[in-house]
Amino acid sequence: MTPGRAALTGQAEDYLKVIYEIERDGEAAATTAIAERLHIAPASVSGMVRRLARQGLVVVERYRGVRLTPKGRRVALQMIRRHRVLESYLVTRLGYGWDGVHDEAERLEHAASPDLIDRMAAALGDPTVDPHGAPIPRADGTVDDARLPVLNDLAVGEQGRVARMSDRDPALLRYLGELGIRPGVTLRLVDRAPFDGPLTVAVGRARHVIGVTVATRVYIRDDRR
Amino acid sequence: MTPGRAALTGQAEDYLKVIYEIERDGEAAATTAIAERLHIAPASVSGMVRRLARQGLVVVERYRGVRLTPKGRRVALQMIRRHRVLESYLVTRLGYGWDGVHDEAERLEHAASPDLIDRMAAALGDPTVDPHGAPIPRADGTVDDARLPVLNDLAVGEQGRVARMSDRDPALLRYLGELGIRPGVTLRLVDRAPFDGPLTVAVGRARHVIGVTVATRVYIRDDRR
DNA sequence: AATACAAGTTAGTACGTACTAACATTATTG
DNA sequence: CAATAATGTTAGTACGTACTAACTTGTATT
Repeated sequence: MTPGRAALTGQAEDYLKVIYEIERDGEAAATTAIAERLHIAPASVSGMVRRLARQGLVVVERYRGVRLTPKGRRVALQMIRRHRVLESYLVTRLGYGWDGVHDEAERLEHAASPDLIDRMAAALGDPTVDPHGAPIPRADGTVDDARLPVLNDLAVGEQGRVARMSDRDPALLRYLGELGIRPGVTLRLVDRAPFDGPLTVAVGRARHVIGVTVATRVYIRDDRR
Repeated sequence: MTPGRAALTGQAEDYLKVIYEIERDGEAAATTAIAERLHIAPASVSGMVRRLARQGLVVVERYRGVRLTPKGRRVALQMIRRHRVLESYLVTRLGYGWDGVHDEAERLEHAASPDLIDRMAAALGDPTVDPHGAPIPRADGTVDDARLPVLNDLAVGEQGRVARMSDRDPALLRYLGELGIRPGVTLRLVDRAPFDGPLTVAVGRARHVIGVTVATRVYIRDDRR
């Protein structure tokens, strides 16, 4: 079934995870893109990517980027599952704030056994999304990971429910939290200033003016049909 | 306060932990002893130990062994705290068996932040011993780690309460569990066969005959005064 | 198409961690 | 005390992972 069981290093796992994330929105993962997300030099990526290819986890097209093999994708999804289950558990069982879990989960995900993750998930009643609204891959490696529109895609007057947001920047999460913007909340786009200007958003009775950068990091459920 | 904050590697943490454990029962930690517990070659220990010395974590006496510095001891105790809190948490909150937690905790202890450990400990009401009866170092680095007599030290006819047992061998723990020997249980040494022969032990109404090896791994509370 | 810039790769280096083989030191014991 | 056994160390190698500097390839612009 899983032929190459030569335990992966934590680093390799991280690479696969970011390659998955980059690949998911479109093209093959570019060296520089990987390097940026991991905060390492592009040259280091070239080397590591070769090792991943040797292990049959990615396919490299020289000078063109890298793609996960099915095997690589399986590992990536497992890491994402671990990450999201951990985040869910830490928030609901150990009092972590949604803006502070990311780093802890990031470290634990390489050490936690699949069994532990399954136990945590079970303890929470097998949640389908994490505290940031991101879908949790199931133990069998399947996910419902639809590409969602972002707040910035709404037309003026349109409304939508917040589906999820990036978990990587605690400051952004704190900011959104202060505005009352979290998964499940309904938003309405009240106004948009010209030339990519700030948006005015209605959150319940409140009105907030937010920048475009923020507005592209909040994903909206696609149920406005 | 802690001057050398250059994050330690997980390996270094493991070394410090086993050095602490070896040193605790007596002499400076010998190279071979360290190598055995970590399942690596003695030559590898020599090298690593030099690095630890460079970081001010141990003091080496060439050809004589190694001792923790106060700084090294602080790290070791923190690792032991992490390990034991994790074990306690996994057993009481996530349904792990006492014979199966060791490895999971062993991996997590390098990834878990002090904050996480403190939260877990708090969630359990700050327990003072782990599921195997081992004392949990406090967050401030203090422990009550008395040297205890083992079952094998009892005289025939004497009795004692089980204080703790080694957590490293799942099979041993399972065996002890089957005999009903766990922390808190009262035992009485009924008989001892000559020439280091097996012991007959009374556990409640039951009688069990156990080998010396096992009898030196079960620690007895020293309250027979 | 020629040039310039961005993106990617290779070469050479470093460090942590492990290994084996060979050598050195300490301890034991005849 | 000398010989041997046990223990410990060094030297040389390997691999993963990162770095910088220099070179190459691909893309965009004039």
